[in-house]
Amino acid sequence: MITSLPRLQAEEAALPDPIPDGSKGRILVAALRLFAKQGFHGTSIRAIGAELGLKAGNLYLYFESKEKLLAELVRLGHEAHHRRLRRALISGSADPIEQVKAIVRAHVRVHAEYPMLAYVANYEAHALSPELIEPSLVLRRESVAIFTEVVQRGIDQGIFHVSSIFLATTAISGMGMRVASWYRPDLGIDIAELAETYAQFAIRILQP
Amino acid sequence: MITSLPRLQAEEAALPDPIPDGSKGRILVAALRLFAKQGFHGTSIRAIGAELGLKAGNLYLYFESKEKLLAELVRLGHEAHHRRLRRALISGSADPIEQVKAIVRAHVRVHAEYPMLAYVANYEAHALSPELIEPSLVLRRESVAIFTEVVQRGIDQGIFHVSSIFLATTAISGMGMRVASWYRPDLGIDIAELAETYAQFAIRILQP
DNA sequence: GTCTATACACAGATAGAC
DNA sequence: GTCTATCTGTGTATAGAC
Repeated sequence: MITSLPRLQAEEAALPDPIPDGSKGRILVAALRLFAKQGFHGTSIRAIGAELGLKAGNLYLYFESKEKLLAELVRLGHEAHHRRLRRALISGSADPIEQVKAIVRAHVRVHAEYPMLAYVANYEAHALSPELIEPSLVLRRESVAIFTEVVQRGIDQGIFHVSSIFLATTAISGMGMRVASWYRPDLGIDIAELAETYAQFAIRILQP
Repeated sequence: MITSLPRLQAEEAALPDPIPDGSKGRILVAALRLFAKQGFHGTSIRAIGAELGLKAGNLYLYFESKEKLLAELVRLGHEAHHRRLRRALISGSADPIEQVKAIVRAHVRVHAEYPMLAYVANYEAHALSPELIEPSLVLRRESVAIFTEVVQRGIDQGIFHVSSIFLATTAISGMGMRVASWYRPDLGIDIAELAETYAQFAIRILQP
């Protein structure tokens, strides 16, 4: 019997390479796990230190504030997401169907491989001041634009048919984002197959 | 230029009828808005009171703790969701296609009409103790079962074709849940049309 | 019903010893 | 590098006056 409603199922805090060396990297990983499971405001500096056997004060040798620590995680998350989308776009074909599939695969993969990072980047960024969130917003706007433009090309070529490009892209990106909440390795679901299935769903939505 | 990454776009805190009379109802609405925008741990009792021109201590005349206040909101959210799904199921036809459409419409509608309530029910419930979350978990398990069974019937009848019923239902429910994050009335999107569009997307996913 | 006052715990952050 | 100690603010919650 489940007796709680966790924000996400993942248990392991994963960061994309290269993880900063030494204590800084270890602090990032510990903070990521706690921020993802309990939220930024629900996590104390003391709790992060305790995960590493450190007292609270030590963390200030590596991060000047708790908020800067969160900002770095949010930035890493948005960078990883944007990098994957970019790579999917440039390595693919000119066919809108293949482009959408490549982008959705990348979108889903990053949410399954780094669920905690995706979760924190998406749902804890609200705790950041405008200056600290701005670099991530730039990446986010571009990621949204990538999705939209690829779908638009398919529409222009008469390959896709949707009543609203906005509703289609929110649906497609939304189902991928949700993966961060439910994915866990022990479900026995291969990430490549998951990504392929969701890419197929996206095409079905766009090309009835 | 956007300078923050809000958890959701909605500005108004809406609760389904009947909203409790008097101060209790007003406290619920104020807490809902703040919990949705800033999170449970990011919201103080003082801040909730300030929204209503009340001092912190007054709230304890209506709720015995901040956690019980959250618990009531989470329960109201799960009840509204479950009630809508149930109603959609019993009022529909026996055709799996019509059943899925009815359930997805209801699912999407409740996320668009009560985005803050849906958001808090889904993403802040982790802050509740096992005893306080349990009533909502019962409803949640049943809502998941409704989705799954309706899709399964369509598969059994040879109407739907998906490689994994789990991946299909997570995709369909996930795109609906995401609506709570982006929907706002001034987008000019009619909720009925939104629900209809997403219901169509669900069918496209299930019936290629 | 609403206030002031307050108890008590814990938060983020800093200073300086070892 | 890690510690103890501490500053200062804020948190939840309660008691009792008006």
